[in-house]
Amino acid sequence: MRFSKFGLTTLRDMPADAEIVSHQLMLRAGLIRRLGSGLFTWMPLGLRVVRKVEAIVREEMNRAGALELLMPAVQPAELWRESGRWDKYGHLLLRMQDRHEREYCFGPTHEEVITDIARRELRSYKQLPINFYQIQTKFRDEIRPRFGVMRAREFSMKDAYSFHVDQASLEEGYQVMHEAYTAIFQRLDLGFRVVDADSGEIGGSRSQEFHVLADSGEDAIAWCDEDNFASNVETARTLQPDGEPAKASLELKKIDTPKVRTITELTALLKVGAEQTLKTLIVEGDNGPVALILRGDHELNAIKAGKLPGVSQPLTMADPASIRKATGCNPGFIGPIGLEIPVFFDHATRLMADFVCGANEADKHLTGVNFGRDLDSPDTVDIRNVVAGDPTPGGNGTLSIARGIEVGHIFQLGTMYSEKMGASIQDEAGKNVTMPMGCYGIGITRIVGAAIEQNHDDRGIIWPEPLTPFDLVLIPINMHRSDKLRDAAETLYAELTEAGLDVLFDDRDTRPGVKFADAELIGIPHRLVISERGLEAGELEYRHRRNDDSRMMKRDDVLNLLTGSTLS
RNA sequence: CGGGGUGUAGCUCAGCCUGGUAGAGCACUGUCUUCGGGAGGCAGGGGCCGGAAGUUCAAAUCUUCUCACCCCGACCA
Repeated sequence: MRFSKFGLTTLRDMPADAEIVSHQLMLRAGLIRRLGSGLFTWMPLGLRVVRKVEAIVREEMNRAGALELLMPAVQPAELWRESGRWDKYGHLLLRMQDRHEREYCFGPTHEEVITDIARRELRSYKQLPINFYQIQTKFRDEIRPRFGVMRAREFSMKDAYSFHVDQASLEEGYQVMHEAYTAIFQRLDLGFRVVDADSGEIGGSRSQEFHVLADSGEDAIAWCDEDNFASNVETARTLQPDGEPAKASLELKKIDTPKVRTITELTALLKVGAEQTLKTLIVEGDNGPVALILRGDHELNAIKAGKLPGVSQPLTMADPASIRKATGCNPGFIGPIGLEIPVFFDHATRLMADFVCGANEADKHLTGVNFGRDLDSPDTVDIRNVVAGDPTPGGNGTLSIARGIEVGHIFQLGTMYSEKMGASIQDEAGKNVTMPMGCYGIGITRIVGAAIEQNHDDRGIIWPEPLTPFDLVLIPINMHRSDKLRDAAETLYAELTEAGLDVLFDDRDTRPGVKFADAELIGIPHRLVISERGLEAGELEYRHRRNDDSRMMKRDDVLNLLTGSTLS
């Protein structure tokens, strides 16, 4: 491709409303342009990368025996009513009507459609297991689209759905997808980690996420190599600590703490660590408010807490009015002593002694509080997020926390859709069975953003070779003033292309510095400079995007190097 | 949804407070010089100042309404 014919405009200034590097670089390098909130056009350069991702995903899915199909992006409401999600899916669902006022949605996912296909097409266990996939545009009306292509509303996703005779077959199919996904992310050359994930409202089902590791990731991952453990912090369990609390050494005292409403303010006033305090959160329950009690420095885990008996799901914080009604005082001064509502203590509170908590009285806190003496030692539950240093659930190591971008999710759905929508087949015994299902997603466009988050420097993108829009960029120096150089450059361009390389030939009549800067911004891994001075010596200048220095090479050596490295 | 902010040239922004009829840098066109790390000169093209209504002799500027976009929050006890 000739740069002059590629319609590429790079931006020197950073676009004002891009917060994270990948978004900034994608705009500056001309990969994408924004159309509206959470809506992006993939420009020719960016689309090349998308196509690379798609190709790898397709190859590995096909290799794993999955069958590609393409379902409509627009789906009739009736299907969603059948599954019960028309009302449940909420605001994420973009709803619309046609001229007859029939209702539709723009598909955020395709379980309903595929289950409809399955119940029509599949009759016999002999057709199973079967795995259908597609690469489709989805729309989810995110509360707050941001981070460019990473949390867009319209995006491209590979989604696959498998159907089985029984649970054993589902587990096998799931394992096959686990392996296919691992192969995909390895081939994409991205640093990633597989973690256990929340299985949502369908209990017992297995679910794992694939995360590209990056500091800007929206998800926190807890992991421990010694214990071979990795989980989204949403689901990582905490253990009840062994041992007994330390002996009480302080008197119980009620102190004035006017206007102290947060743990931060409390610790600043009392000069104690947050781990010496208790915080009491009031959430909505099935029969009125429920209190959840955590150590001051810990965070509530809404998913775990939502599963407690009597607690409303999804977890909802009680409003101030009902808190006052239930506890007799305002948020900020609530504590466990004398509370009349159901109370759950987190495991980590069990060993606390001489701690601080709210007094259930305006502008007062209690200090020197101890279990056994001032209140009963509680049974404790797991309701907080794990933190770095916590023991692993297996108990053989300690957890580290990393940040990741969720790019893949595999899930044993079970029969929740096939049951509701009547997708069944006859088994070997001639008996009707509802098919257990699996579903498996990969965020195609999100991967592009994630790859940049993981691979860039202050000059621009550094494409992993499997994703790069061009294998190499060919930069002639002052070609427009030397016919000899022009001929040599044109010949070389033809040769490289002939050798099967995807070459970006920067034939623009512009200064070398501009070409270098653009080449680095758009992140092409290999750079070849051809100049008069090198021409005389019969040499070309080669440099890799990750290296700061270049070397002079003979044309044949360059060809060998490049064809070798792209084949490997 | 709540709070905050911003809409002026393709991009980044100034001008607005204190109304007088629109600017800079980058990008773009032509031209000359320059030519191995985002060159310089000269000459150009491009904006009904997000939209509507109002105040005024006069509105990018003041007022009201509206639309769009962005940020923060929705773990706070």
